[in-house]
Amino acid sequence: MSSQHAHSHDHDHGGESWDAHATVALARKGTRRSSARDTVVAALAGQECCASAQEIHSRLRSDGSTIGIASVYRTLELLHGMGLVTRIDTGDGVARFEPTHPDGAHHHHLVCTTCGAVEAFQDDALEEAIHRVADRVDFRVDAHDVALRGACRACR
Amino acid sequence: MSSQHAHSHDHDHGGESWDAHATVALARKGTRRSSARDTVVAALAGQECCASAQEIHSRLRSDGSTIGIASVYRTLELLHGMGLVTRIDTGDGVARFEPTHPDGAHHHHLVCTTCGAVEAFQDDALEEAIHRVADRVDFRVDAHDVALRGACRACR
DNA sequence: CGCGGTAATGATAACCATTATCAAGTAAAC
DNA sequence: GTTTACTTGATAATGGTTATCATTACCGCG
Repeated sequence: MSSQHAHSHDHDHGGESWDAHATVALARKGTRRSSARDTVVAALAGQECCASAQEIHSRLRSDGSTIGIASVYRTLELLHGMGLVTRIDTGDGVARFEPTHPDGAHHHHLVCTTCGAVEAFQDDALEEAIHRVADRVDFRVDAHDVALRGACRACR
Repeated sequence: MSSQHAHSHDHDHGGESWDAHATVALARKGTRRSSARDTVVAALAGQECCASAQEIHSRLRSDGSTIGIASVYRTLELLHGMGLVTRIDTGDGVARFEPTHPDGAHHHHLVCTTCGAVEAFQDDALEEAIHRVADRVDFRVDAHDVALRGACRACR
């Protein structure tokens, strides 16, 4: 489905890995250590782009974990509340999640309305334009997301 | 809930009204005339910003209509498939809809993550940036949407 | 004008992602 | 080791959306 090349154990985007960043943040928050949470954090760290809770759950189960779906949702909600994961709605009624990189780097998504594939893109001019809008409106903007919908190369 | 000021019967944004535009498009498509569809089209034409299917349904029922919820969903899906309405996902698991204006003018949304309020904004530089991205990627982009999330004036 | 074919309707059941519940398990403090 | 209360996983409940289906109503045709 998604074009994961290698399931790298961590992506070092220059600075510290998200995995370490998240672990530290959780410890600082005072949460108790638990294998379910560790498992979800590891799964997120090893994913190239966004994934749904159910996708994460079934991937973990097929890797031998006995984690329950509720724990996946709980962990994602916790991490999302801490700003460690970004939630993406592609419009198909399923929420998708991906790690928020500590250096602020992020991307947006191209969604194929035919096959449902999701690809990522990154664009500085777009970010710039969004920040200008955020400054201008009477609203405290904490996050933003952009989705471009259409047909991917294969479906076109 | 949302801050609708005036429920104008139609918005003439310079050119023809969306109402007329939609009616013509439906006739051209060869759909049979029906009161349920007319009712939903009228409801959409008279709304300032986006509304959920359930909101539209209960508004119509309280106005005396006997329309069923299924017909609201069906009509919205039909109009969406024809490009006459835009679907917006604010991230709360509820799809919202608003008319797509024939002149191409459109806006994006500010979503308050505290109270759920949705406001609209419009920005030419942002549109420009998005079009440039659309030209650059290996993807046929048909539509786009942007959501800025945070806290509205009241919740801040 | 009435008839027939069939699109459209509205009530309701089914679906499915997500959330809440709760008894059992377990990490950390003492 | 014991206690405390945070976590867990199974499962029930929730709620938006979609599918089903018998009935209704639009519209071309005779």
